[in-house]
Amino acid sequence: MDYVEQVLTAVESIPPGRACAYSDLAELVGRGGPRQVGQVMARYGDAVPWWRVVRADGRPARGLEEEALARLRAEGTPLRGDRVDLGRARFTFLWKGIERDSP
DNA sequence: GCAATGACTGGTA
DNA sequence: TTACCAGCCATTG
Repeated sequence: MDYVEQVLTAVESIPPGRACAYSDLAELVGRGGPRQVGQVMARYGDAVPWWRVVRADGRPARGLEEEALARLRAEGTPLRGDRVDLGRARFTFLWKGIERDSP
């Protein structure tokens, strides 16, 4: 399974009204770091709910803040001003449907 | 094969 | 609260 595919699958599994940080996804796929996740999103993000992926401080991706905020509001994601309230919105990946490279 | 590039992070000021 | 900085690592040229 490609790194890209892992990241995209992870993003797709974030439920509406929730969000998570790049670092969370990076840890989940168990490979690379937040920046690698960002690279994947920059290339293939348009195929997944990218607005549910935000920075660790709760701010959406660079240059897409307005777009992301609008979508997040529409989904009822907990926001605190112009940032996602990760304290409440953070999605804890308890999933069992995703394969990891090495447990 | 090496150097540059990021939709980033966490610490410190 | 924001600003700056060193570290990060798969992908790209």
